[in-house]
Amino acid sequence: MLKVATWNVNSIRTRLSQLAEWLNKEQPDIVGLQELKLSDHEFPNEALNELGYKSVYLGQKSYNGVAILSKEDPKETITGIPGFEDSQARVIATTVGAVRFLSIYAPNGQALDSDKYQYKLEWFTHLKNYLTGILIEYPNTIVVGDFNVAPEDRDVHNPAAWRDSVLVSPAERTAFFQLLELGLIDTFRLFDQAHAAYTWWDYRNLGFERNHGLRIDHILANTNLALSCGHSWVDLAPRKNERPSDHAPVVSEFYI
DNA sequence: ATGGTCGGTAACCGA
Repeated sequence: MLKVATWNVNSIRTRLSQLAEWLNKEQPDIVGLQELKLSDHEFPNEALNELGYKSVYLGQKSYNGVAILSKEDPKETITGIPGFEDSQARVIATTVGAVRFLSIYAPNGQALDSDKYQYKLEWFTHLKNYLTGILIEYPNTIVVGDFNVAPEDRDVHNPAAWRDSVLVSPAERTAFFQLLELGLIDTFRLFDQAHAAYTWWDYRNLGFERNHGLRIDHILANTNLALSCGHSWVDLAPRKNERPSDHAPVVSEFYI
């Protein structure tokens, strides 16, 4: 059994005790983290080692930042998207056992008329090209993270209100589905799920209490590996903590 | 702090 997870922690410094508690309880084998919001030299490597996890990470002061934690030693780590110069820390890849594993943090995009939205779409094009090669090279690939895209209207609490806004716009959804067309599967949707299952809720306006959320954090697996996926779920418990991240973890289990 | 709440930063920006 291989248990993998993704969690946008929204500052690993602020969330470290919650992360530690969650790792101890859930014991995932591999975890992708996003929005570390600190520099590499501030990463809590020792604290995670004491919890039984090796780490690889690409930090950035204040913004972004991605990591992969694993019980087994990670090997052949690559940070960023090769060939794409980007000052923002959004992609890390490593090999754990037989699996090539990526933790990604897609740009938010801010608004459809923003330069950041154009950057988001360009970033997805570079990610797609990068993943094309990875899926040829590695027989087992898992791509997790905060994609900042709710793929379908059922992934949005109020599709009419969100229509044509960032995170749900047609161009963003097309960019997401182009990743799936490479041969990746959204493992969460392999299984029956509760109605209104989301992974992110705005801190404002009692978003979580009202379940005004979006499903924007995903665990994708290549087709062959997805055949061995036994279950996938959103773990709501950490979102109920005091001072929570605005995202909940997503977990998938593979029988390999 | 041009709505609401957080995070990091120390300028309000980003989400």
